[in-house]
Amino acid sequence: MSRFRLFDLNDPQRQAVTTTSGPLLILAGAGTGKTRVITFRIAYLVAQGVDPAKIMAVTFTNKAANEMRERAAKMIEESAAKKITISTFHALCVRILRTDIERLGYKKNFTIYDDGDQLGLIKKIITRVSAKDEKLEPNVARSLISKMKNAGLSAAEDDKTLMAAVFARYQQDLKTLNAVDFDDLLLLTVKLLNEHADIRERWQSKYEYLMVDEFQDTNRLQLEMVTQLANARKNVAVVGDDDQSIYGWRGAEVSNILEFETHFPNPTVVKLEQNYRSTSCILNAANSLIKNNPRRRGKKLWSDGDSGDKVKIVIAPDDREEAQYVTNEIHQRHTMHSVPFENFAVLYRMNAQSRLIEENLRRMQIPYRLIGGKSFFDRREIKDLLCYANSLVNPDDDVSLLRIINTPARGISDSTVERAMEHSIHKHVSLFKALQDPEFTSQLSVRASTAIANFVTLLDSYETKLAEPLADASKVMYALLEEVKYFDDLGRSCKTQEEALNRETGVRQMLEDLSRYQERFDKGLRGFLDEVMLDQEREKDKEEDKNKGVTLITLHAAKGLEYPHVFLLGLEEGLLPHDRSKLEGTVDEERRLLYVGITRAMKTLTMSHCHNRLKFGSTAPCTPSSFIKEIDPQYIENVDLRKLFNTPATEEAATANFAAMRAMLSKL
DNA sequence: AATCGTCTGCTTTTT
DNA sequence: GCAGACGATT
Repeated sequence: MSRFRLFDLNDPQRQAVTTTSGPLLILAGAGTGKTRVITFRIAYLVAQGVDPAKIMAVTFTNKAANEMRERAAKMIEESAAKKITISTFHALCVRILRTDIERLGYKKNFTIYDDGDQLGLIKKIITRVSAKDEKLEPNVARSLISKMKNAGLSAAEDDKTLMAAVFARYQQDLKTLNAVDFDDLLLLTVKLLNEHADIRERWQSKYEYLMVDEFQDTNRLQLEMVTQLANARKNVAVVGDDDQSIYGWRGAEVSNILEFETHFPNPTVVKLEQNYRSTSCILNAANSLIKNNPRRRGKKLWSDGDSGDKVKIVIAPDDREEAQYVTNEIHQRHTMHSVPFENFAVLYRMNAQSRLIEENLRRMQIPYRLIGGKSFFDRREIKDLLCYANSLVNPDDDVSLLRIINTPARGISDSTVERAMEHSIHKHVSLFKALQDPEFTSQLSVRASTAIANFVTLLDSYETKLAEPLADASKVMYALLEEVKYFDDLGRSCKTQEEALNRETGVRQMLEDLSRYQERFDKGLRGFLDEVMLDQEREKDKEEDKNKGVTLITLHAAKGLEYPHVFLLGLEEGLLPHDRSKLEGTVDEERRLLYVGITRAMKTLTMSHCHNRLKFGSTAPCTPSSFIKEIDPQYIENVDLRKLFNTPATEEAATANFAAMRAMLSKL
């Protein structure tokens, strides 16, 4: 009945699959069949007679969760597959909090704030609490708040800095807004499980076997959550690779995997080192680089396949030529060896680096897909729609309400809103309640107060419609947008007809998604909003599938992916490793980032660096990345584009050379 | 309320 | 060198 065979696995893989009791650390190198092991392990547990409802697998991304679900479903009975919990950390937290958050004094209909909402709130708080001469960058404050939350710290009462005041105020405001940010999802869940033994025991007894993917990316709170969820039997299997830990700046703690033993004593440790992805030249290059990192478990990838071509390291005169070379190379290999465009990927440290490549690809009419950049969900009209929805579901959410209170313009002026905010603060009620308070509205002009009354009635009536037993949320939302003439307003505020149409389709798409969501699940608008906040990838993915071609992607985003032919740009001191990493003492992480990049390549890998690069508008000389000389030269083939064309030094190049020399001398 | 001009300040972004 | 934010202008 089981559709899997243990002898399809190599020895370490098999050991990882069949070790089911006690803590288990699976060190899974790049391309060593990690997902395969996880899905086999799930299937094995079920085949051993474990109740599938007692199995939980946690991942970081929805993509990973979906993939795992699909692959597991192929190996076991459908009915069993459905009972397994496969979820992201954050989605799991939402599930726990939607049931029990009241114990922490929040309401169950809390709103989830994304980074944008968070930043908006922080900005407001800064202007409110700071004195005239005080300055605080909202973005700095946000990342500091996030770091503190992840470290498990709350605002110290004796700390009189502006930052501490903002932090304290922020957390307090979130609570009155009945909102939580992404960090809170983890923080509050951990708090809940810590402080309430009955809830903790309930969740502990629900699951007997835990699995955590990408364990090197877990932060302090996530580790704590895993510890809490693991019951006395400690059947916790974690999978990860310390060498691919590249999210330290977001709070990930490599120590979670490096010191796994201190958190879960006497684990079984399995190393997966046989790589099924890359040629051995590529693997050896990667190995020689990563062994320069001090704190690591130690692992050496090997392959019994071809050694393949040497890794090319190309030096280009400048970034224009670098881009030119890469696109030419892609074009040539495509036409001469009929390599499909989707077999190529261009990897880089910073999003800005994609521009030149894009220009070249467009000029040569090569299709490409750019991964990352601005999110669909940051688009104005999508935000508006979501805020309308949020306001209906959680009227206490002032941030959402503020966004739509006068969008489209309905005669509620900034000053009126300002006064309403003051009133709400003074009275300790939400903005929406303030708008309904006769004590407030009576001080307003007739015009302003009727505008407000109309707005309140509007929201109230749609809230009622939504609450009807058979309500179709997407129809209700659509009717609301129609009533406020949202699309007309959109048309007016757009420069071109095309832009307006584009934005309108965005909204309609979202509403269609909502309608489909309702058909599939029976969870209503609230559930849909959760899903949207926690899975902002979906829309983009769909669009990406449409236009296949060369992939342009940052090193970070490339983790977990693979491509037959990889180009890795900008191996220059200052870019990779990035200047800031030296300041912050995180060069090791930059090395891992390059390691991740190298191990994405299956057949060929070309890395490049420039002699000069356009930086902040002006050309600056570049020195090759110090990582280059760490790679064992026997796996490298050097290509110097300057020598290749044997171009006599132009005056421009000579000047640049001179500049480079001067720059080097000044450093001495 | 919208638009224009000036200033600033530059990674990475699973949820 | 350019985007995004903010303030002054109509």
